[in-house]
Amino acid sequence: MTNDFSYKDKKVITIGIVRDLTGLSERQIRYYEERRLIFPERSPGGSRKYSFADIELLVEIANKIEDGVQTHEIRKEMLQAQKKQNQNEVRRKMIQGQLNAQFGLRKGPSS
Amino acid sequence: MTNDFSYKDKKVITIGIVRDLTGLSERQIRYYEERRLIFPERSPGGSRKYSFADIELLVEIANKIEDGVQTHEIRKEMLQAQKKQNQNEVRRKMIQGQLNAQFGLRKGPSS
DNA sequence: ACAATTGTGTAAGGTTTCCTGACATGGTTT
DNA sequence: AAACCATGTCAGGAAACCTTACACAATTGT
Repeated sequence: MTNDFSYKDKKVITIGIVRDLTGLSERQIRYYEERRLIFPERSPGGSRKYSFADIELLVEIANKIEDGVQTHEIRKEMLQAQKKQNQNEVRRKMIQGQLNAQFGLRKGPSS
Repeated sequence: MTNDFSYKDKKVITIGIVRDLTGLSERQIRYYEERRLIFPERSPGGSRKYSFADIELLVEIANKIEDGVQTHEIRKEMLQAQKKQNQNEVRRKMIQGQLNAQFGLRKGPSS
């Protein structure tokens, strides 16, 4: 209802392509996963699958690492950022809920 | 200059994922390529790489085939559609050219 | 100062995924 | 009837991916 979740977030890209697109080594990509900075999905057979969003994230990560930031630190930053993101999400939903309560669409008996 | 060519057109998806996303068999997907309905890129090693746009196209193709249209016919349709598309493109560029000639931005000596 | 951790390379051995080519087949066209 | 269409399937081989392990310089923590 809230989300259009388009191409950008679909996990459909294999690690080789990610390597080519980011310039990182597969080793690095897997290591950042081990440090829980990215979370690819897996194919039934076990192959990693990334999204374009993941790729963008990887580039950001790589930049920070180049600036001497440790994975540990990066992870903290990311959790921080996500927390704020969630807070906004919650506020939005609360407001939406209130609006619905006041003027809300009733659930029609059928489509 | 005209094109933002985003995620949708980047050829980054392997045939297995395309199979899963479309429900077509790999055999079918390769066959439609043989009939020149789709044009994946290749990895250095020879693996096919598709875009989301390709996937959408494949679904359309599959629908037509289900309606009994032959690949040959589908190809004609596609060429037709593309021709019109190109005509529009040309017109657009012509008009743009005229505008530039009249009021045009001159090429500044530097950025 | 020394121990522990970080980030990355590399190699081995194994599994999954993809490739081409070929044969088979039931429906359509011509 | 001969040719073509669309698809399945099988074989053999290559590419891509996986995990585990060892190495090592550089940095961080005690």
